[in-house]
Amino acid sequence: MALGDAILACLTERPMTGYELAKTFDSSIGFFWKADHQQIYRELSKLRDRGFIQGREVVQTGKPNKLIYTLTPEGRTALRHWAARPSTPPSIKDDLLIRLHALDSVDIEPIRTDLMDRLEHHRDRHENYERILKKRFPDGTASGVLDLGNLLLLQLGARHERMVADFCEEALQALSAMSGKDKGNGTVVSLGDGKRGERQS
Amino acid sequence: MALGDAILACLTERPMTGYELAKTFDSSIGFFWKADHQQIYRELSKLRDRGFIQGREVVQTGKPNKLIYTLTPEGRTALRHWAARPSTPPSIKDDLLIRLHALDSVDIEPIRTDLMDRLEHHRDRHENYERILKKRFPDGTASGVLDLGNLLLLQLGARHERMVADFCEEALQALSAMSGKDKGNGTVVSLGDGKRGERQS
DNA sequence: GCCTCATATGCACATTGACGCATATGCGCC
DNA sequence: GGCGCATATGCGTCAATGTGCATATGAGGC
Repeated sequence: MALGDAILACLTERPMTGYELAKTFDSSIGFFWKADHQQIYRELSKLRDRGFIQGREVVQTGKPNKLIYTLTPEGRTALRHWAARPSTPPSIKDDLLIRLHALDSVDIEPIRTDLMDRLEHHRDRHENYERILKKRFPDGTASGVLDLGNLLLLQLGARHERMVADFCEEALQALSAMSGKDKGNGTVVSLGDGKRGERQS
Repeated sequence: MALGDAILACLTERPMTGYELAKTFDSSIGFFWKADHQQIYRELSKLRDRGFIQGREVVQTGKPNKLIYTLTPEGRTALRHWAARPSTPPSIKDDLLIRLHALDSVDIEPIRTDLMDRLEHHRDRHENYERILKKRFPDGTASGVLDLGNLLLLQLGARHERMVADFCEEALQALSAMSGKDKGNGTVVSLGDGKRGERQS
């Protein structure tokens, strides 16, 4: 239950409501781990049932009552035990890569536009990381252990996005060079190798 | 159903049995997309039901009969239509990052050994990619569209692994420097900030 | 003789994730 | 007055994924 542990990790910073957690998973931690509010509320119920977190209800008028969740000592222990276990190296699981793997059986034009969209997307994220880095760590060093973790996180994110952006750029160049070599025209072509008879619809 | 499309992409190369696909997902494509044989057999049944692939049974003695799957024209069309849709940028989802995010609430020693294991793991994979690249693309260029896709795939994989390996190395250095600054000794310490009373078990 | 490995396929169950929908209300905009 | 937005929580369903177990047998090692 990695999402559960991610929530516990977030709650080490400060107590939060499900709503705040959902916002957190839409920015900072969410750059690495996506989760919508439904998933978070479901996970919070489970964590509460297991005694890892405690909800304190805050009565509000006009809005539904808040439930501010705090880590219990059991929750802290659970997080520490989880963190002591070796991590599992994830696989990349980017479906763009599947498209590239079957590059000769698909249309290149959509791939090209996809690569351009992705280039923009990863560049935006890269700039975002760099901006936060400059703001939070102007001299590039961390003062404490908590800061160190976040600095490392941001650095990894920045590097990752830059690498993927560079990749998209080079892939686009290679694709242009290749289609120029193969076909010599700019029309939308099915890059089949001629052995099969179907055309794109 | 991204796994289904990954299988279709694999079958564009050549017809395969579920067993062979499982082995493929344990090497080439499997570097990017993990799937065990149960997942693959289940997905194959679905693809067959939808008419995207066709199974030809090969009777064997001593072993269970083979089912060699071939892409149907419908399957090719489905793959091409899927590939024409924009890809969804995945999030990193590495639980090592969650550990780093809560670095001040967990024990650093396990994190350190984890980072060392991961460093070795990513270095191995990087070497593996570089080896395949040298063997398949000695001059660093692709001859056709199919080759281009695989070249790009391998290049991305190599870069990714090198980046993560470098990150692990630098994280280890930063962690050493930090623990030296904070504590001045080399014993196993809980990096709590002193506000909480619990120690590691 | 027994154990493990390679070949080859598959079911059942549990967890995780994605997506839509529901509820309740104050605030500002047009 | 109606519309969307922010706040705040949650149910229900289905697809995707992960884990364990089951079957069948020849080949080779201890």
